Amino acid sequence: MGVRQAQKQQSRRALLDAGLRLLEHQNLSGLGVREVTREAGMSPAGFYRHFRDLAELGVVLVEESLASLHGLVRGALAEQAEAGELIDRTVELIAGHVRERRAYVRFLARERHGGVQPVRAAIAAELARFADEVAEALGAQPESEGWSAADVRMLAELYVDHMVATAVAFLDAAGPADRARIAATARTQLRLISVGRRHWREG
Amino acid sequence: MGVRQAQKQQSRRALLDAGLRLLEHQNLSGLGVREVTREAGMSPAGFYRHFRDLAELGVVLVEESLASLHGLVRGALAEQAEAGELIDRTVELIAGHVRERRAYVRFLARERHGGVQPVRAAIAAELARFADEVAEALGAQPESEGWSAADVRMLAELYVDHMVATAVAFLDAAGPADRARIAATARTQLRLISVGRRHWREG
DNA sequence: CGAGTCAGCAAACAGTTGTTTACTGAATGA
DNA sequence: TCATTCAGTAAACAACTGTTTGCTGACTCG
Repeated sequence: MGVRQAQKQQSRRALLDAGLRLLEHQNLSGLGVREVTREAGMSPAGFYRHFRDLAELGVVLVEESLASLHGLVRGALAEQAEAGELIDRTVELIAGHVRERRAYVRFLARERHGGVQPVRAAIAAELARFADEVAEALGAQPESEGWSAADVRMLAELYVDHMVATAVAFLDAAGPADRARIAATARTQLRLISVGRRHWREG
Repeated sequence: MGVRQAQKQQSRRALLDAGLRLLEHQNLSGLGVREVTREAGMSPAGFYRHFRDLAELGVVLVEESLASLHGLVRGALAEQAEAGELIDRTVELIAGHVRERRAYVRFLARERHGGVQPVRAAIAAELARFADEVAEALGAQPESEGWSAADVRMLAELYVDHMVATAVAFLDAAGPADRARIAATARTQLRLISVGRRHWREG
């Protein structure tokens, strides 16, 4: 890649980073092109060399947000571990991800039901792919013996919803004690679901 | 209440209704005072006779949104019914509420993690009160024999989170078939949690 | 080297915004 | 009845907004 392209990529990244930084404290629909370019140290017109819209920038941020998560959870689910240990590890994973990628997680939570349709659609699509992956991993586990595909999928959705809720709770945690409490709650809830799953047949 | 006060209340209501109508398709942070007054058929300056801020209007909408829900769920939980029937009734209740109060529910989902701090705080506080109520109702049930208060509270939070997730899913339902699918999923998930609760002690 | 490409800029465009001001006229209550 | 209150108004304010325009100057490549 030539110097030209590299410089362009750098500017593009600066715009994305500026956007993400600003979006930590406000909505995408409340964001302005001028605001982003100002934060990125660029003239307003320059924005249009990279994105048609702020919505387009938003969709790129969605993709970046969820790309890392995919690998993360895929790895966690692939591990063959005892159920209790897996739960602890999963909650720790979520906590770590929120700590390291706080801005991305906040952005996702904000815009999941936000006012910008293309961004909302992108998030919904990614979360659905997510549930697919989880469902596939669950189906491969011995505990899913005798479960219909629909029921496995339902279980996967419950897990994904719970994961999102937990991540959001971590986001708003007040301090270490609060984080510990949230982690404990999440673990207990997962354990409850796990117990229900084990005794599913007996009703 | 005199004619004067009545007219003022009417204008205030017009502003709230206009805001709610506009918020169905956009964020609170993207809303403007002029936009609301235009929709309400009022001059911009008139807004300030009723609210200091758009955030203030938003907080009022939050209170209105959750006021109806409180009575609704309180009634549902008070009923002494068989577990399976209670689940069906609860899901139906949520579906009905989303149908009748669509704009309010959408607003809550949007602003729960939106960019306006006071509104976010108001929603969080109301949802916490909600969880308290649910926890109290759960604690009174015979199935909670031997459960610690913390565990009951954790269960209540799980139910509230699930209720919110279900309501949001109903919001985006494409048609009757989609709604039926969402309802079936929600019921099964609730049943799973219920099974887990029943077999909690045995691990 | 020299012609061409193109990322980023400054300036201008016509709108929009939030908020304050002084006002009007209907409801109020002594 | 008549002075007072006050919800709603029209107008003005400066400060923004998104987007287009023509331009410049550094990179690209034959």
